[in-house]
Order: sequence, then structure tokens, then C-alpha cells
Amino acid sequence: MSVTSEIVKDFKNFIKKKGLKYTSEREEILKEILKSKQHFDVDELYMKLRKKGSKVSKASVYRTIPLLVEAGYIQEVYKQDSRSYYEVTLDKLPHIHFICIKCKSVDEIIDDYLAERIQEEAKNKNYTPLTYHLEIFGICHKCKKGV
Amino acid sequence: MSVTSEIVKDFKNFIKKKGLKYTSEREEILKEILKSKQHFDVDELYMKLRKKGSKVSKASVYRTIPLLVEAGYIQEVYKQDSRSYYEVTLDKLPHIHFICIKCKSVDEIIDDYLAERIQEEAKNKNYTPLTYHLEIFGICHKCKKGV
DNA sequence: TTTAATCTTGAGAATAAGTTTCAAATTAAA
DNA sequence: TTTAATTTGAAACTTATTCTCAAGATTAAA
Ligand SMILES: [Mn+2]
Ligand SMILES: [Mn+2]
Ligand SMILES: [Zn+2]
Ligand SMILES: [Zn+2]
Repeated sequence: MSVTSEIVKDFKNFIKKKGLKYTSEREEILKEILKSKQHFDVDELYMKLRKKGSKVSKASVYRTIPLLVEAGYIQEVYKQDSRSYYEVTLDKLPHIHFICIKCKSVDEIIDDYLAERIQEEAKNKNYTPLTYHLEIFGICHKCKKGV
Repeated sequence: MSVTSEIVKDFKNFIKKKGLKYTSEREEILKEILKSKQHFDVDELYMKLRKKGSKVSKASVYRTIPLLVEAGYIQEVYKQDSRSYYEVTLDKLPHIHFICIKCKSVDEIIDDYLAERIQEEAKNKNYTPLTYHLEIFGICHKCKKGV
């Protein structure tokens, strides 16, 4: 069984356990998201679905995202220009996002040690950490060179 | 000379150097911000000014904030519910903000080592870091105990 | 199956932070 | 002063996200 259909089955279970109804819209949205290999926002996702001929409304996309976050398949990873960006978080720990303030490009940096230390800091302060956002704002290599 | 009037003088200089005009509105806003000991958002700041009898408009508050960020007196430190929060950054390095997803309280955690490592990570990747946001989302001690 | 209760949907209205517009007021240099 | 350039307040605008509600879909029971 493919990873995707495994997740779809899991999601159906999750929905049922919550006493909600499993709909084709919810499944369509999940499947489309699982195809994304990068960060995405609601508009991008919605446009992809429409192009494929899907009839889901933007409202349903907005309504499904919190469910997928709760189920643990995606996470909000940063906000830019008052828009939220998400990414699939299968086996993926939170990580650093470097955001270039000139070209708005976003790059990922993984640092396991840093991730661990962040967890520790929360625990030291008697907090129960769930997730985190670490965004470094600056100038990327290309913009520095004036490309 | 007080720290505040020193900064006010500096700010006047900064404004002049940019070829802009030094106005009472800009000074009022700066002075009010310097009084804040915690994180603030535009609405809070605007309300404080109005209560004091100030006639500044919200538009001017929105227009002055980027100048104060550029001058280095304040920084945007996190976003919550589609609102930006700022704080005075006199001698204050960026630091960790722990945000309780239940009570929405925000706590600060300082970790110089972490701060240094974040800078290094950016440089390793050939980025010029300017600032960063590190927000840990979780449950605070009080909320865990059900207070 | 049918039924019936409950939930979800799409469409569009509503909300609200932040930005823009523009005429009137203010600044600052001469 | 005079004058050119900038800034202001008020209100209109923009835009992501949320809300509303009637119509349609799902589910468990009959
Ligand atoms: Mn990422
Ligand atoms: Mn802080
Ligand atoms: Zn760049
Ligand atoms: Zn709390």
C-alpha cells in the first residue's frame, strides 16, 4: 500500500474518531497537499485543485487545513505578507526558515542540535512545547551579489 | 540627560539624515513606545496615545513604526491572530518567545548560545542575517495545571 | 433501502489589519 | 516671510481569513 493511501486511511479514521463526516472534499484536499514537495499557501493549493477540475471551494480548503494540522500531516511554518504558509510534516522536524527580505525566497536549514536545544529551553521553563517557528530574516547570497 | 531624551535626539538626527521632516507626531509616538516595558501592538499603542489626549491618527502610528524599526529602536517580535507585535530593543538581542496556545500568554527566554548558533547557521549558508523570530508554541505551566 | 438527524458544502457577506489616497496643514530652507 | 516638499488625518481601499445560511451529503438506525 502506498504511503499516500495509508495516510488517507488514517485521516478517515481520524475524522471518524472526532465524530465528523468523511467527505470527498476533505479527501481531495489532503491528497493534493500530500503531492506538494514545498511550502504552500491556501491560494496556491486552491488554484492547483481548480486546475485539476476540482470543484472544492476556498472555504472548504480553509476549513480542512486546521483538521490536517490537528491530525499532524501538515504544519503552519511561517507567515509572510499576512499570509500563512504550510508544509507537509511527515517525519520532518520543525526546522529553520531563512527568508530573504529582498526577493522573498525561503530556504530551509536543518540543525538537529538547534532543534534539540529549543526543546530543552521550553522544558527548562516548565513549558510543554508542541512546535516552533524559527525564521531568520536577512539577505540571500543572490540578492547580495545583485543578481 | 535621560536615556529617553538621548534617543529622541538620535531619532531627530536619523529623520533629518533621511531628508524627512521631524514632526511632533513622530516624537509623540516614539516617546510613548519607549515607555512600554512589554510587547505591544498598534492598537494598544494607539489607544494609550488617545487616552493621554494625543490627536495622532492610527495611520501615523502605522507610518512611524517602520521608521523606528529602521532606526533600530524597536523590532517586530512575533505575529499572533494576524496582528504584529513589537518591542523596544535597546541593548536587547532577539530572543525566544514562548507562546501558550491556550491562554495566549507570551514569555521570553534568553539563550545567548542559541542566539549565536542561529547567526552561525545563517552565515554557513551564505546569508546575511539581520534578525530572527523564534517562537515556541505550546502549553504553559498554568494552563497545564488547569488554572 | 428509506428515514432522519447531523454535518458539510459553496457562495457570498462580513471582519479586521494594514495600506493608500488626497486635500489641508506643517516643516524647513532661503 | 515665501515657497517647495513632506506629513497629516480621515476615509476609502485591499486582502486573507472567518462567518452565515440554505441546499446537499453522510451516517446510523429503522
Ligand atoms: Mn520548511
Ligand atoms: Mn520579547
Ligand atoms: Zn534574495
Ligand atoms: Zn497558558
